[in-house]
Amino acid sequence: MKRSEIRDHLLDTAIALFNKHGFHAAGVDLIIAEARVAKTTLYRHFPTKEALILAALQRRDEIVRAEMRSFVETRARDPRERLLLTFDYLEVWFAKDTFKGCPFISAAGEHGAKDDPVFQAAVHHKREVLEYLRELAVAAGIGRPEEIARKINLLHEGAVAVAQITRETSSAQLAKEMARALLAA
Amino acid sequence: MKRSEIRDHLLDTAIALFNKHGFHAAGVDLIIAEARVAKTTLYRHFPTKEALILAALQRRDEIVRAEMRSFVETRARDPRERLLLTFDYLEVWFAKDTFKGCPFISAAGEHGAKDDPVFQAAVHHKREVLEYLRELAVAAGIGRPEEIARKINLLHEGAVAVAQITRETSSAQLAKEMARALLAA
DNA sequence: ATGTATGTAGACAGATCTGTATCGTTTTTC
DNA sequence: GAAAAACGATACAGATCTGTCTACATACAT
Repeated sequence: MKRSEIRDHLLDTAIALFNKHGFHAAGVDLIIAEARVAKTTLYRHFPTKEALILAALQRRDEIVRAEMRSFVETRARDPRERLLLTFDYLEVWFAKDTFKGCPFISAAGEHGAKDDPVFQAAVHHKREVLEYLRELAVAAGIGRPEEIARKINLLHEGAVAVAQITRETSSAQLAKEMARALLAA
Repeated sequence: MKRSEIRDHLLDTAIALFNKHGFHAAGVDLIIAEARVAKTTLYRHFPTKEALILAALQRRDEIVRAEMRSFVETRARDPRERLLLTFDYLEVWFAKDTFKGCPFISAAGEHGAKDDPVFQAAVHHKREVLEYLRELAVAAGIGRPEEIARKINLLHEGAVAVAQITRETSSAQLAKEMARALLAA
């Protein structure tokens, strides 16, 4: 592996293990073992474990949002259709055997203090996703785009939470059906 | 405090701290300090921390479902109205300054392995809540009661997740509005 | 190509966490 | 009221966790 790729590789390994075991349970030793990297290397890139968590969440935020954008924008031009396609993006996510719920919700669960930087990272991600839905709603020319975006967003969160517990993908299509009814009204 | 109350007091203290700090971060020493109880006492009631977690979740499950039932059943007789009142129950919950999201979702986030007893406790709770919603839907004489119950449940989960991040109560009424539209259709 | 950056390997310190052991005291129970 | 059970306080063992230190090897830029 090239040295320029080590940092991102560490972040990808870390977020995967955080997602699998939780942020506290996934220790530094486990992360470096999985990433096949020395502990010195990790601590050269990140001063503390919290910094690693924050960087991993930030990277996940960027990747997920870019993926979602690309997913819906390559499949439809109509903003309404794109809003509905976000649920298909969720469905693909749920189908992965690594899926164990939203890492940002889990992060907020483990670091629930309002002023905790980890919690704030979760808030930031959710705000950005909501903002994207709002953009789509505005582009769709729907009345009350903010309200529609909040409702679609709530359906997203519901589908994710249900899928986290049931470990089935069907909540994505259920939520999509509800979103369709919402947009038809 | 009477000795017969110590067990429940420990469970209440534990679930509060698990909710505040997370299941891993809330240590046994913190719990016994907060509960003003000796460590020996805790380990006389529960063989391991995991047993404490399971018992605390089980107690929470029973309390929450009994509370929700009592909340909606003292406020309306019409099953449709009772379905909608579940969102007001959520709103009251969100308004508490101790609210930090659903403990069962957080438990599933920290113990995501499908065969983990803690995860199974979360699954059980969610199944029971869904079953209650199904009962209400059946009593309301709605077509496709299972489907309606799943949709209401998804709106619940969405409202909780949004409230966990925003720390506002408004997602409860937003979800209620969506549920109303659902029941009207 | 040569020095600087970064990497590997692993021992180590210090804190923290779960769970046990000890022992005196209090409460319950019969 | 006496025996049994439970509680309080605290020390302790052993594991684990974060973060540091040392010593050496490798890659990269100038």
